[in-house]
Amino acid sequence: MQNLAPAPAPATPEQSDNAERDRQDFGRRLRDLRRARGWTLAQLAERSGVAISTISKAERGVMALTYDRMLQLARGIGVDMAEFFASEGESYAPGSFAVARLGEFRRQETGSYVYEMLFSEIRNKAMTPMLGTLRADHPLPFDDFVRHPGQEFLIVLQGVVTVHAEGRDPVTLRAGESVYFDSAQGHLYAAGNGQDARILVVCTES
Amino acid sequence: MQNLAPAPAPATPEQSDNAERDRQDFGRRLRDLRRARGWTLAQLAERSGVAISTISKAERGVMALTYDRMLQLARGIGVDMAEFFASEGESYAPGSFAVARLGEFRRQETGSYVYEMLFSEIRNKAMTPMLGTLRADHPLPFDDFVRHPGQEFLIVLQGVVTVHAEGRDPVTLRAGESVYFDSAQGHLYAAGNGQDARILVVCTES
DNA sequence: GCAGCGGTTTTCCGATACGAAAAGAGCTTT
DNA sequence: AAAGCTCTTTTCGTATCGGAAAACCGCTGC
Repeated sequence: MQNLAPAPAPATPEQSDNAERDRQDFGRRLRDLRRARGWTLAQLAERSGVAISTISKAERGVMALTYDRMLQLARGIGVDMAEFFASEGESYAPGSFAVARLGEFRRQETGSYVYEMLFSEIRNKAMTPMLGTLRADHPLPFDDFVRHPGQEFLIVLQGVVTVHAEGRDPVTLRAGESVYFDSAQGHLYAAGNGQDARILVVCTES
Repeated sequence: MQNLAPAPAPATPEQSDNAERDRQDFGRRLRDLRRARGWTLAQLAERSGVAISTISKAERGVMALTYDRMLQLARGIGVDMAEFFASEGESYAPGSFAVARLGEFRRQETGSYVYEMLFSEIRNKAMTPMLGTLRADHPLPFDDFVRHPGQEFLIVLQGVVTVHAEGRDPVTLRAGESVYFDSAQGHLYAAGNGQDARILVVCTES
């Protein structure tokens, strides 16, 4: 990708510029993580055991932290190291706060299941919440079991829902009742009782 | 968690031992990534632009790399930084499927917020769903903002809820409306409209 | 034997990260 | 407008990192 430089790369001006830009990306992320918690430099310094001046310089990208300090900071903040780099480039923005008003998202339909995927504009969320209606006119919304890696939470808001999971007896849920399961298992929902049902589904991963 | 040491932590012997063990973990991983590609130190040195001696010392954990060198190495190897710290992996039991019936879980109360944590018996879930009621008799359920690492999704099932986030204007939500945010930000909910409100909250991490 | 060779570790200094203390930079109060 | 306060940046001496070269450690062949 970059040079496979036989040249010993003695810190040309452009290279040090690039290095500084990289450090600034890291620094911005560090500052976001700190600010999101409402902490001052001094508070993070105390929690992590890293000097204020060091954190200040790291956040501004004027200094390249060593592994030791990065680890101390990660632990002080309460994230694992991967968090620092989870974002390189684009990802779920720390400090974000989004509101979903009624009917704001595109309605999607598959068979007798009508739903909207909330917050679809946020990239790389940890969770994907969906609000939907199971129409009673079909016994099952899909032909076959659905499977996807991750975990799934479903709660019934209105009506009665029957949850089918591969190799298990169907489970019938009333309003306020919920299921939590490994969504790699085949699964399928249907409205029960001859009435449309409202459900909220939250998935992880995808 | 660790010391909130007023002591300046001047590298006591045990601390440097720990730091070295941590570095060794990192070093093992670096060496694995290199060996997996069948590369020698010299080959990685050429691809990354980092000196052989530096890589050698890093792999053995005798030296803490700076961010700059780590980034060069990651690019030379062809992984992103998160790869270096790729996680310990899942412990959520695959294939699980759990049902929550009404009133099955212990009611918890803090101030004017009454809730039950669903599926609390499942360890290491990716999501923590909670079903709760915000009583209208208090303006705010807690004295201060709540903060915890991870992301949070809240949807109003019944009534009106005002969501306060640190440094933002309060947001008022009606039934069916929701918010999604970085829960490291200070946040707080309250019932609005003089009526009790029912909400569903789903958190990640914690 | 020992010479040659691919690979890794050690040595040794110049470059740079690190932390304590001092200096700024906004604020609110009196 | 000075004093006080909180938070951030700068300064500067020291500890540590970083790289070129030398030393080391199996190997294999002659």
